[in-house]
Amino acid sequence: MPSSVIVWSGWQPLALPEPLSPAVLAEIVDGGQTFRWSRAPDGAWQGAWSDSVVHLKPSESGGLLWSSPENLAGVVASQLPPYLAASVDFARLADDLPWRSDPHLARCLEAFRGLRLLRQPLGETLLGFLCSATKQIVQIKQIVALLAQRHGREIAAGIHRLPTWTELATVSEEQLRACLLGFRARYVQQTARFLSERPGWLDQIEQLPYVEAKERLRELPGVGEKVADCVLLFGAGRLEAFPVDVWIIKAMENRYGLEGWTPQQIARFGRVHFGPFAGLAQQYLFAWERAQGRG
DNA sequence: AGGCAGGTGGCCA
DNA sequence: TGGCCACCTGCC
Repeated sequence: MPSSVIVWSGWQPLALPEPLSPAVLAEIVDGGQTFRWSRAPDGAWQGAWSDSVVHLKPSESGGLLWSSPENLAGVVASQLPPYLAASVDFARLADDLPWRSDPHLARCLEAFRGLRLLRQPLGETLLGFLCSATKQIVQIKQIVALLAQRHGREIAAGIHRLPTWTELATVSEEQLRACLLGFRARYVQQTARFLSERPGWLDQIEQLPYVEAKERLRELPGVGEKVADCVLLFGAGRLEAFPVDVWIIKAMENRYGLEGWTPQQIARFGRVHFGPFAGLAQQYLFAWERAQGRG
């Protein structure tokens, strides 16, 4: 039983292969890869995944400092590095992207140097992106916050984890709609029923090659091309996944002259042009385009 | 105040 | 295969 007040551990360092600016950290945790991060009162980022809750802030040296509720410190110490894919040298992967012959990509890499792709739990990633259809990031965050608060187990005082798919299978469509899901409620409920009847089905996906993994994911109601690619990119470390959303369509029209191309054509262009780490390029293009959109 | 929003699925030619 | 449209409803 969690106590009524959270006692936070002292700040602890976490090393990454390359330094990170505050703005790029913000882009990583609040740029649409994940929907469970927000600012804590002291300005640090507070995030949650699985049974972990953490505060995160940049250190003077360009590394990261983290703190967690005392009772979760052990879990977080072991789960934070894989969540941040801390062993992956994204700078080296970015250097393999075709920036030498692609001036727009080159300026994206420079503007968001240090950008990383998270390695989130697959099931939670799926849930987040099932909620995302024609929603803005702020609204998706509200939805998952409600799902956690109302239907997920408490892991620290007042902080709940997301419900598992088995738990979601017991939640009525009406309750889901009450979490602001709208027509997405049916996707969540049908997917929950599907998965709860097939233990291990989702975990198997992580072992499959990209194309097959994507095919399998698309069997789930509410999972199309875009959501499947997001789940594989942000929840399974498949860097060849190239999600095509409205921002990427804009980027391809404005920066690459691909006007009138269908999402499928753009996806193929992306994988051919950017290569095996196309998903990393996508995240840079996405960050750039959003920054322009905000003015 | 009202249009619009990180898509998907189902229908039609 | 390709294009169109309904689907919910809380924000800016």
